[in-house]
Amino acid sequence: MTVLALYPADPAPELAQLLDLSGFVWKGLAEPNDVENLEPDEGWGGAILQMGNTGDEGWAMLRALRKRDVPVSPLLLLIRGSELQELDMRDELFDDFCLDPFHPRELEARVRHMLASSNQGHTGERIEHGPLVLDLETYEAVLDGRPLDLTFMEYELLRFLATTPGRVFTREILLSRVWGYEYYGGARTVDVHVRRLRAKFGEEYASLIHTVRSVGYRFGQARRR
Amino acid sequence: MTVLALYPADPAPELAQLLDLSGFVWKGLAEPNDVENLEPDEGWGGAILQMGNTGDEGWAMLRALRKRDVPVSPLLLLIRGSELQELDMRDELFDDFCLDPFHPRELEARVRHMLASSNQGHTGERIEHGPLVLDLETYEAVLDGRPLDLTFMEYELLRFLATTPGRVFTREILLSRVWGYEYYGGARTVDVHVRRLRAKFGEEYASLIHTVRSVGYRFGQARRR
DNA sequence: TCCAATTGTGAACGTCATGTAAACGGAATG
DNA sequence: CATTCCGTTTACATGACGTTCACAATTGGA
Repeated sequence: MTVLALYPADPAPELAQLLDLSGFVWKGLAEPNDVENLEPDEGWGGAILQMGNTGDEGWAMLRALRKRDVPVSPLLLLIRGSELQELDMRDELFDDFCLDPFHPRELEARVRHMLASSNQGHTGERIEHGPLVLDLETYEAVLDGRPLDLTFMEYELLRFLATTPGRVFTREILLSRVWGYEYYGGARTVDVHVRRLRAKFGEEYASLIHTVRSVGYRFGQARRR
Repeated sequence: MTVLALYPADPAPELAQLLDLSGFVWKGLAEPNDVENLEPDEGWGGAILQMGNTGDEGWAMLRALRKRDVPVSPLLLLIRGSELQELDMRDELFDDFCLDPFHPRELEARVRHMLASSNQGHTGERIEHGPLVLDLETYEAVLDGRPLDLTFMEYELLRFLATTPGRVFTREILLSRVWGYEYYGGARTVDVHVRRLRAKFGEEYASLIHTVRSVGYRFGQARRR
């Protein structure tokens, strides 16, 4: 579970309410010393600091969060328009900011985007379907959070299947589309690759690729008509 | 020289004026196709997109900027409060946003902060990634505090790879981008240079450049999640 | 229930991609 | 002209991976 750290410890009611309504879990931090005592293993998903009226303690808090062995990140600042110039030259201390008083929709969008981006900024295309994520840039396959170590052909076959979930492909189609039009190998090759994919999926997810007897294979659930 | 890309090609006067006054150099992009024709070597420091009244073309432009071999980054969106919900689930398409109409001070702060933060990735005069530091001005490479004595091609190859960590590049792409479009040498050249880089990295860091079998090479760890 | 068709499974085999070392050759330097 | 440096090419070893095959298991229809 990821928890947001909030400063001051007793945040403005409209901030607390907004986070609660949006489903975020948070915990207040009273002073910089509290940062040292944070459980390192606790899943700190980031922090939001309302800088108004906090004087230098706000900046001290920022630095404390950043200099931990396991830094708390990302950090979002709520800051008044009149304090904007204080951000200058302090870029490394925060990831995003929002003018205070804030529009609830904007702040919520910022928190969501900040958290989403901190899971390693992805730039490229990906195929995502249920528990499976294929990163087309890095050739990475992740199933239910667990990285799959796929070979080239396994990856290509899975990518083709997962591009059109629910659709059944014959072995001949798969051979021509995944292996290449000129390919002239035996159709059982497909079976073996499907088998190895299922093995790497593990028992729980082996059924992600489904056999349609006398026809071929499909990824994911059958399409309802 | 880093140049900001602006969309639409004829930005709002107050936006253009703000950037000019703040000393930013910018150039307008009329349509997504323009992105393809951008000089790959030109130092694109990022882009600002004013999404109002652009319909889907704005999003198409975003995607075009992001899916380049060398993506234009970072990206900032100017967006109306009523369009905020469109940001949802598109986190990978932008780095920051600012409500439109904007406060000049806020927008300037956002642009500065965005560019400063992205420098930690690349863009500026140095590329820093994990234990590796490349100084683009002095052509110095430092790994874990230890200076690397790289040849010209080794440096160029490493720079290209490290500019987009995590992404896999085929040998053909590397030959065309690092060696030049017209180059027509054997692909094994890449292998040898990678091998020498790994040797100079030392055993501990040899895996900084990772082989993706049947595809190519990538710098740094694969992105997870 | 039986049979034939179809698919799953494990192992063996051969090919190909990559790692590695060394040689080659041009360019720069003295 | 000799020497050094460096990018490229070549040659070879090795191991990973794709393919094939034999056989077991399963399915669905008669």
